[in-house]
Amino acid sequence: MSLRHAMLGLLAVQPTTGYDLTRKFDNSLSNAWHASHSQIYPELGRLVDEGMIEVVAEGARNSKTYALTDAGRAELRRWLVDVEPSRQQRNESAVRMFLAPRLLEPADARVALERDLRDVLAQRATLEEIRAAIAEAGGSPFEPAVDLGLRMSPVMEEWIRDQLAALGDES
Amino acid sequence: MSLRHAMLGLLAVQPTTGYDLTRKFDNSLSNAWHASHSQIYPELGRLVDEGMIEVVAEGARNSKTYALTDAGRAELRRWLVDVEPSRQQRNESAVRMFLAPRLLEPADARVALERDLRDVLAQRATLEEIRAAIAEAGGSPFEPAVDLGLRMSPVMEEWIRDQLAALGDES
DNA sequence: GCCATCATGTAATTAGTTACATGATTAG
DNA sequence: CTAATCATGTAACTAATTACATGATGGC
Repeated sequence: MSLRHAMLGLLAVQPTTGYDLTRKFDNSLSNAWHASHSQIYPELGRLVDEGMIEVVAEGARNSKTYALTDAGRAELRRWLVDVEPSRQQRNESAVRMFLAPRLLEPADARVALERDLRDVLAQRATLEEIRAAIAEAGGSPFEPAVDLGLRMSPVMEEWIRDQLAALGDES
Repeated sequence: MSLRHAMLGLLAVQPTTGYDLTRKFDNSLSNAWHASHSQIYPELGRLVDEGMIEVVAEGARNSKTYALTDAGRAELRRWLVDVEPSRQQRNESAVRMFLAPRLLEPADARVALERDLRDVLAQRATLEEIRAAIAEAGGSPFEPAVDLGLRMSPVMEEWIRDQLAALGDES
């Protein structure tokens, strides 16, 4: 269950509301883990019940700011240091990128790969915006996650371009 | 639901048993999607019910070989060409790799990152073995998925080494 | 006053994991 | 003859998605 530990990690960096957690999963953490608000709010409730986090402030619009407790910090450290990581991943884009050139006629494959390429470039642009925003705000501990995504992006781009080139050779 | 389309994709390349599908998810497809046999067998049943695949041979040890039907091929093409891809991904290693250097004391962070590094190198070795086995067997359509993983691996390695170097600077 | 966005939640369904269970075949 | 691997399945549980639902605040 990485959701819980990703949440603990985000809250360890800085006390945050459920709403802001949701945005962080969508922005700086988008390369690593996806989670929607309907998963985040119930998990916040469970973490409170288990004493891992607590409400440290209530603000406008019924917002609640959560922070780690000592138990939460201990659990997070335990997970990072003691637990064997699982290498499993799920990446729908990768499935598509590898099936399209194998299975489709060249014309269809080109359509699919060009869309994948646009996607990769769009995502890179998004990450660069996020990085710029972070830099303007004086840097933040989330920058490295964005950086990792930005390093992966050219590899994906090159891979897709190679597949497109191989299609061209066949026609 | 990418599981279903990944399975259709694998069966489109070559008729296969449930057991062999499971191994392909563990080997050539390990960078893209994870699925265990307890998910694969029920899904095979559903795909048969829906007319997407059919049993084309029964072999030793009660094994059943499945192949795509025309409906299955159409569904696969539809998914690859017409459906907007979802960029969501879940990668536990990435979560750990980005939290460890931000949140742990340098000594703990070094332990966690060095384990991540060993993992990356071990996975690369596995992928290289798979690629060698495929090459020996005269090539296969699954080689590109392995190739994509092998291209990503050095980026991960460099990222971890940079994090370790940054830790060193602080101490 | 109203629209966009902030902000939080729940219900129903589907996807995925872990554990249990069993039998066939082959190599040594 | 027995241990490893091939091969398939189900049951109970947990995680995640999709859809529904509601209210607060600020800017125009």
